[in-house]
Amino acid sequence: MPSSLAVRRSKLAALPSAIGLDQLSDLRIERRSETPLFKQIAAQLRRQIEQGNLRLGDIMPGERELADALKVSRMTLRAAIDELVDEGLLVRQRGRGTIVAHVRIHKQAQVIGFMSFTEEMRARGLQPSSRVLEFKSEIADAAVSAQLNLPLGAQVILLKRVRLANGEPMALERCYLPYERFSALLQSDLAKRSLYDILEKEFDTRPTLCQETVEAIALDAPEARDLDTKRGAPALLVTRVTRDARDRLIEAEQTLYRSDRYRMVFMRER
Amino acid sequence: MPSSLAVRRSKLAALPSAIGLDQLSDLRIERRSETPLFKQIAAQLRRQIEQGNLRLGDIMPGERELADALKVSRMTLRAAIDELVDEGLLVRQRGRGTIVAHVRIHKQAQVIGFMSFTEEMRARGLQPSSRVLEFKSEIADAAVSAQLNLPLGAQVILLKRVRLANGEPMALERCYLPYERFSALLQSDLAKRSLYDILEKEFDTRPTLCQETVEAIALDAPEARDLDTKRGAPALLVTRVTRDARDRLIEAEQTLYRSDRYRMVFMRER
DNA sequence: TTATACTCGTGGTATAGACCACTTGTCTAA
DNA sequence: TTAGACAAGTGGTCTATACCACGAGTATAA
Repeated sequence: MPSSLAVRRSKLAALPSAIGLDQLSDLRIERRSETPLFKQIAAQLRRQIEQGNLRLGDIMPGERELADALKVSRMTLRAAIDELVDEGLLVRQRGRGTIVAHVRIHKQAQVIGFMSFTEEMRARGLQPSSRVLEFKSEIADAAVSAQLNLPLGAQVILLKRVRLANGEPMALERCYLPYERFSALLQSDLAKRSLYDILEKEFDTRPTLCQETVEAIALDAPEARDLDTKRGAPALLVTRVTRDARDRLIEAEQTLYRSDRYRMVFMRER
Repeated sequence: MPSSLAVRRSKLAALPSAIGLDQLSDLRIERRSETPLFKQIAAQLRRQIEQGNLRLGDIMPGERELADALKVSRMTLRAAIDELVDEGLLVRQRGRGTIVAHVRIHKQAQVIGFMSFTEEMRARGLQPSSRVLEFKSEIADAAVSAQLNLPLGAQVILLKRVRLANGEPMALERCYLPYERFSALLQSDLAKRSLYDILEKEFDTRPTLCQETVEAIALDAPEARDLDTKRGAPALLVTRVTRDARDRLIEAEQTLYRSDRYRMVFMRER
């Protein structure tokens, strides 16, 4: 529980402890390496936190000082720290210093995960199914090719399905995958099997990270027909770009959820 | 509609179109402003996308060119673009250019963690403000008292506000707090100050954990009026229950976001 | 016609230095 | 003892410059 952590700290650690450079001695960076300096430094600092050399509440050496020690410019060091700040491991405080904010948490403990439609419906005790509307390859438009980081004019597989729960239309999903890597997918029967399942079993890849955007829209006539509801009815539009564990882009997905049957829930902390 | 956009564009725009500087003429930045240059630029570019000057698939002017035009250094311009890339609005492609990957919407939520409206707008370089519609104590209805875990018939403070960004209505917020603990709040002036700020400074409590649900709805007439839009327009309804570090319930909040001005973005992993 | 090499423009990384806003601790004067 | 001024140190922003790796055309050679 993060709550207990916060409480504990307020009692025991009235004073934050500044970390000296000597306590971080084993920072080594490879000038000739292919991986950028700031990535190397970020990785090193991450490791220091994981290994416990840097602990919750510790104040990092100043940016100038640390940059000098590493023999990089302050801007480069800042780029490295930026990464850890984005990850929530460090917190910057102007005039004060940069402070270790979190011990490294396992990914499982991350508050929000994501699931495929199939997984999600099963988790809710509903019977998922699909009606495939389109399943073919086509030339990606500019947006999709940009999202999947494909060259212009590249082919993608389009999978357009109505997703049903207990036989009732719940969502309309358009899913785009790079043709080059997944062309064999076109042989599969997607009416029953989960896409994520096929990707895992037959392509040995698994969506691990995604960026999602959520917005509200009003359905147009064809969309409303597919979802068996009225034109102009509100719906959640979720746009998702997923990557696998090696950070390769897997799919871009746009899903319209009927607002009377679906809502999103998550926990967030700060 | 974003859904049809992708489809529509795939017919129209096989080739991406490079955007000339002249098409972005009204980029104005205030050198003397308090908000950092890169935040201003990010906000301007966001607006260009939202207004349709930059469209899905368009290739942005090169970083050097654009930086020159804005009379800022390339590094500063890059910091601005970084923001939009993080939000998923733009995609960088080395050797090719920076491409508009997502259209339509502008302001959006934080990746992970959560923020008050005030914090969120400031983070985007927008000026947040409020118009208080109601601020009083009342008997909680069943839903609210359940969310706050209060006995039936308990008193709560209701704060109903229109939230504005740069003077434009963005959201309609109803916020409920237990009267017993926060009755002193009724003396405060909430037109300018952030609620979270008051809670932290004067009640020594800080929302740390929240549960959120997100759904799409159509605005009814009074809501539409408050938000200065049309009845039936789609909106995101975000219901949030927050707790402090000691896991005590602080507030229940229902916020309606205009869908043409707001979307949420997050990263999820599993 | 086809393949190859080259060039140019793009974003990616890195540098050294500058000034600002903020916090904290210290020193000084009341 | 206390209140206030001050100095030093921190992160925040910005500049001007440099070189690299990659993509996409173009010119050239086969």
